[in-house]
Formats: sequence, C-alpha cells, structure tokens
Amino acid sequence: MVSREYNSKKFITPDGYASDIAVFTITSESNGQYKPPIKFLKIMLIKRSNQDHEGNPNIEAGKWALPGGFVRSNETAFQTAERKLYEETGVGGLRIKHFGVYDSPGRDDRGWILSNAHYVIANEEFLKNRKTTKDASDIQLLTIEDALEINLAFDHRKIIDDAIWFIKKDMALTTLAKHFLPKEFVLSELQGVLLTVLDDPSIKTDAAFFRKAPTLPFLEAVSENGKLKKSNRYSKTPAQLYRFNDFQPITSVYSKKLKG
Amino acid sequence: MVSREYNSKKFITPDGYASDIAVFTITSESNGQYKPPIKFLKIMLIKRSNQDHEGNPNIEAGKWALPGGFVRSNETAFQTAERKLYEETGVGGLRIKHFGVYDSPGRDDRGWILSNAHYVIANEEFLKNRKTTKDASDIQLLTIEDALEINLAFDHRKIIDDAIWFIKKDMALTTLAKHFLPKEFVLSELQGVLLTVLDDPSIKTDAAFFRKAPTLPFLEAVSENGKLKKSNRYSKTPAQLYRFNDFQPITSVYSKKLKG
DNA sequence: TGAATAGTGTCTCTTAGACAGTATAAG
DNA sequence: CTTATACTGTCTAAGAGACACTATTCA
Repeated sequence: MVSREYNSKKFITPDGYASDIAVFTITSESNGQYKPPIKFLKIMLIKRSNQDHEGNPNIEAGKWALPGGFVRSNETAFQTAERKLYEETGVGGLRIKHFGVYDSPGRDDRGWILSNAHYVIANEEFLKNRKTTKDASDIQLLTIEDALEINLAFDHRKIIDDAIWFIKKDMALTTLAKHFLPKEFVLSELQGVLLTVLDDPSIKTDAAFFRKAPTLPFLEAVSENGKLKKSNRYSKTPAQLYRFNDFQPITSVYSKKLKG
Repeated sequence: MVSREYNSKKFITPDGYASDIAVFTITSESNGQYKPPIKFLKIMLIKRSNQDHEGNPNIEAGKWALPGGFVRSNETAFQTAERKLYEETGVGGLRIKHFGVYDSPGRDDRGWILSNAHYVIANEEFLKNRKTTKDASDIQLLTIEDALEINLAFDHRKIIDDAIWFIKKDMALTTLAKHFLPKEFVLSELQGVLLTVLDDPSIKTDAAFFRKAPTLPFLEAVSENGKLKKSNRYSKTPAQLYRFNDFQPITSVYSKKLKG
C-alpha cells in the first residue's frame, strides 16, 4: 500500500462495503421408517422487498439475494456477517468462512459497492428456529439448481457459484462435513452428506465406504459405559455412532498420505 | 445485501480500498558446479519513503511493506494488483491469486482503509528485469525469516503470515510449484522447490521422490527428436527433463486417490 | 419368514516406503 | 578411479476396490 498517491490527489473512495453470506444446509427428507433420508444441499436466500423502511423503492426489488448488509466502520466484514446472521436467523456460533471479494465496477447500480463474501454451514436444526423469526415468504431454502435458475440480484449468481465451488473443495479436503451433521452420527448419514456434494465412487460404494470410514483418523466410534454406542434411527440393524475428533487432515498431491 | 438500511441513514463509507501483493520467488544460490543449487523462498518488500511526491511526511515511513496501491473506481483489486506489479517491476502475466481481505478498524491511521490481499509467484528470472527498473535500496528480496523480523508497516506482518500459509497449502495441493520453475526442469529442481516450503519425508527422500515423481499424472518427461531430453546443468549424470502438463489434481481426505 | 440396512471375509492388484545397488560423466 | 548425482531392483506391508457373504432387527 503506497501512500504517495493517496495524498497526491483526491481519490474516489468506495460508496459502500457490504458483507454477504451464503448460508448452506443439507436438508433430510424422510424416505420411510428405518431408511436413511434423502439429502439435498440447499442455500438460504431472501427476496428483496419492493420498498425499504421509508417506503422508497428498493433497488433490485423482487429479486432473490444472499443475506448480508453493510459493514460498519467499527467492525470487520466478518463481524458484520455474524451480526447479520444473528439478526436474520437468531443463531450464532456458526462457522463463517471468507471466500472472496466482489468488486467489479458496475456490479451495483447504487455506486461503487464492494462485497466481501462468506459462506456458512448451518446444521439442519438451526432452520427450525429461523422459521419462527421471519416471514417464511421472503426467506427460502432453495436447492442449488433452483437457486441458480431464479432471478438473482446483483452478481449474486456468480457469488453463489463460487461459494459452491469452495464448499465442494472444503468438503473434500477438510472435515467440513461435520458442520452438516449432529455431534454423533451414523456412517450412512456421513455418506449422505458427502454425496450431496461429492461424486466419488469410493464414497458411493457401500462396501468401500463402510470399510474405509472407521479407519479415518478424524473419525472415532462413540462409546457409552464401556460399550460401543449404536443407533437404529435409520435402520433396523443398530448402526455404530461416530463423531469427529480434532484431527486436521492434510493431503498433498506429491505424497497422498494423510497427515495432521 | 439488504438495501433498506442503506437508504435509511447516511452510512459511513470506507476511506480507501487498497490492493496489496505478496510477491514470492525462490532464489537459487549456486552450490558449486554440477550440484543442485540451494534454494530459498523469498518475498519482495519495499521500504516506504520518508516523504511523498509533494514532500509531505509519509505514513509508516521507513517501514517495510508489501507493494500495492489504491484501487481505482473503474477497476477491480485484481486489476490494480496487475497494474501495480507492472508499474513496480515491469513484469506482467504472472499468476495473481486473492487470498484475503484485511479490514480491522484501526489497521491504517489514515482512516478506514481496506486491503484486498493477493499473492504472486515470480520466477527467478523476472527479478533480473526488476533490479533495473527501481532503486535497489528500497526494494528488497528477503527470506521469510527476515521479512517477519523487520519493522513492517500496517498489519502487513499478519498479511505476510497468511500469504505464506496459503502458499504452503497451494504448493501441497496444486501444481503451484510450476510457477517457481522453468518450463523444463530436472527432478532435483522440483524437489528443491517443494522442500523450501513443504516438509515431507516422501519428498525429502531421494529414492522415494525419484521413483514417485515420474508417475505423477501432472508431470511428463520431455522428448526431443524422439529421444528423451536430458540436462546435466546440476549433475554430471545427465538427468531427465520434465514439464507440467494441464492435469489438475484433486485430492480428498475420504478417498486419497488423485483425480482430475 | 422376507426385506432392508449394516456391515465382514477374502481375494487381487497397486502403491508406499525402505534399503541397497547400478549408471553416468567430470576431473 | 574417485566422487557426486541420478536413478533402479527388490522386498514388505499396507491399502484400494470388487464381490460375495453374514448379522441384526422389524413387520
């Protein structure tokens, strides 16, 4: 950052600095008793109202957009994301991750407005709270296919596209999946979450996945009173419960071996 | 991005939007004829002058900082990074990658100034051009250790720290190494580049690395006139030349297998 | 008992990693 | 003929992937 230029002429400064959040969740739709549910990756979008608080026409009215808001001068975009998420959904403590900045000239008709984009993984349960805090008509959970088809405000299509790319990458390379799951889960649940985003034969094939998963260093079987803890929530056969531990896997294209 | 609030009161807007670039290179110091050179990861920093063009005292004068500059309202931070890099070094066409935004209140005494941070990999050759375009006294290539010890302007220590983290990650997970190497290179050169950043026994061990590397899907042996092309620039024994192809490796913690 | 989910047994083929050995050319 | 680099041979143990088989429970 060179300040010479800054003083040498009057620079045009941005007209706004926004923080936007792509809120993802995976919904489970029951597929019958004792069956693993069908899962879908969904994104939360809000419909922009026709007028603002003062009754003036709203920009990009009627279109769907990512939740978010303007960053205040005494906070970071990260904090704005936390605050807005809490205001809109009543939920905090979620893992928020920055993934990009959108600053193309002309991306917002109001002027030179930057967007600092984040994504968030929300466990399905959080949605139940959300429904009560806001009118369901202007906040919706959409599948990715639907979200990319509807009329999106600003450059939010591009932002959502990118967010999905980052989610896929992080799902494959990190233990991100844990944020989509309850603390204790069954292998078919993990498999279901992974398959909403990844397309990998070794995950898809039951035999391969059920053999491999218990050996993963970041997963551990749950015990209770010295006995392995099982659940039959998705099957007649009681299935072993697992949880993520704190192991952070590191992979490399040159060595392939998991390390942490 | 909700516009209600935008219209409902006069928002404070940022005082500046900067684009900073962490320029990395790996220097080779000859270790004697027919020996692989010793390599060091280095970063390019500039020393902030005491006064600006108009003779006014400069902010953070005398400290070292990342090259960069203010984003103009008709360009993106990415374009600013390209422009500044060209202005400062006379070189274009480098791979510029965004990795973060720095927006903590108080990070810059001049006001609310955001920094959009990028890193760049510069091949060693580019530095020779650079030396001629600028006074060498206020642009220096420093080892990482040195860079993190000297007096850095603003929050550039944090930015550099983060940049190094991203470089290490990308070096392990992508074919980033190619940007540190000539088009055709010998395996010991690749090994040297990787070892400046990664600490992996399967890279460090010659036998393992020399056996593995030729099988990597993103590397291919170079041929010329139907014969394998060799070089003895770093050894008496002619060594096979390799180049990167366009294969983009994808790894996963759940499957470990390389895919593209 | 059948049906559905949750695993295991076993086999084959490939790969990682270690250790030792061979090959090449300069001086 | 020594030395330093660049590999290759060979072994072992672990892992991936495929296919068939067993185990558990509910209705």
